[in-house]
Amino acid sequence: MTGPRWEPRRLSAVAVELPPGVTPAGTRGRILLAGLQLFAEYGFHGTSIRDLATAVGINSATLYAHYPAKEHVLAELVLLGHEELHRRLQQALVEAPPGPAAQLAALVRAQVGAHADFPLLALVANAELHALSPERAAPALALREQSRQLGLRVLRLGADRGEFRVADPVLAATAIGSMGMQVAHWFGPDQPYTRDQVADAYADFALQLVGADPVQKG
Amino acid sequence: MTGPRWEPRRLSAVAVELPPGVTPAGTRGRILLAGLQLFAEYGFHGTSIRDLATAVGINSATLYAHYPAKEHVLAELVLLGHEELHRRLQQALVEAPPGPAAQLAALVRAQVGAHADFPLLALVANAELHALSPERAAPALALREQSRQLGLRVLRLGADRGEFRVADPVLAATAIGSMGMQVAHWFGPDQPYTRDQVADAYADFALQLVGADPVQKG
DNA sequence: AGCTGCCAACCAATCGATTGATTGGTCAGT
DNA sequence: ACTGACCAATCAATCGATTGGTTGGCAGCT
Repeated sequence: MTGPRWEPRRLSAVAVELPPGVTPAGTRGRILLAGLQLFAEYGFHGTSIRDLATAVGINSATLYAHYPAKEHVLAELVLLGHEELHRRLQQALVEAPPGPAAQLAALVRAQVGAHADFPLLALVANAELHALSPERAAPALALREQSRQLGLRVLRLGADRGEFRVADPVLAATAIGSMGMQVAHWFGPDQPYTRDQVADAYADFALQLVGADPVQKG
Repeated sequence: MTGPRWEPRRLSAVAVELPPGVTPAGTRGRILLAGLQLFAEYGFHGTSIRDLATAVGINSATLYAHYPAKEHVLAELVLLGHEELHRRLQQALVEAPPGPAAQLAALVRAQVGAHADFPLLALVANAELHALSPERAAPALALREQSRQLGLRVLRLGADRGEFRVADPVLAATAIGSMGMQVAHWFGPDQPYTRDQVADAYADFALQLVGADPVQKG
């Protein structure tokens, strides 16, 4: 499509930005940011290379001087999103106080924080991954599985120690992960919550869900 | 695209079906079912009318004898999905034992059940709604808001009565709704859970999340 | 200063293929 | 003869991608 079909309604109020230090320099970075916005709003197949080029302010041919194909722009965004989340989860585990409860709270805060800080990136990484060919989706899927295992290990540890009262850690991990994932779909500066308020609330939800005693916030 | 880009990986093991009594008779119904499968796997913009016609086994021109445009096929699916969920939520509330805890459990069981019984429909209704024009998305969005209010009222009632220990019912309703919504993305016959096991587990999760005492299953 | 070589960035024009949609018409069942 | 279902052929428009070529700035040398 040449122009936007209609006014953005999916994520209009959210800033178009990537995590610090990962935006490529020059035009390549601007293409990535424009792709972030358009893919989030209209989807990968709903965005043409002319839409993308127009948003960047360049000719569509110039795109191919920076990316070999439209799909590679999406692939980079999807990978960046999964890398950012996994990095934050790992760091949260490292910095967390010992014990499954504190670790679970730290993981949930990190996940919610990542999706609240960069909702566009989280949305594209999750909702548009299916548009990638299997070989280009594989790295992100591998990262996603690793992130899932981080949460699952903490839940199993808590269950084994008797600190969590949860019958099925796999289902609990899925449910908790689902809560945080959806944050990217609704959180924004127009909401009456700060990112920390949502992160703390969701961490409490997760602890309650697994039947743990509340822990102090860090 | 003329043929499938790659083997289905999003929802390959899930049956392509609609709730009883809502499938139109004849070719119109077959178009709807084919759209359900293709839109779920490849997205609305990732599915051409030729893909759709080929899956039905008819010529692409014949589609226009049944639907005025490709978008109307999606619009009907999206509306069907939201109607089915809302209908089940209402019925669950009617049939539930009195009291906020039992009502919350019933709502969650109904939501999870709907998304587990018809994951393709739930996926299309939620993930492809953004591809609809505002006027055709409006009915589904209105239904979604009504469904949200059903859950919110129960949470507020439980909080007011002191049966739920939840600081922010709005955030809690969002979190609980997010859990169930995501079920459509992973549940299938290949999972080691029945739909009732997941529904019951998620109902318990929701009750734990709001700090309620467990209730007997219905 | 002036010249040369270089390179990232850029674009007009265009490719063949595919898009959503339309026409005029066929065909089986009643 | 009428009707609903269907299709071959085709439309203008747009798709992702490619070509050949231009631009402006900067480093190194004279």
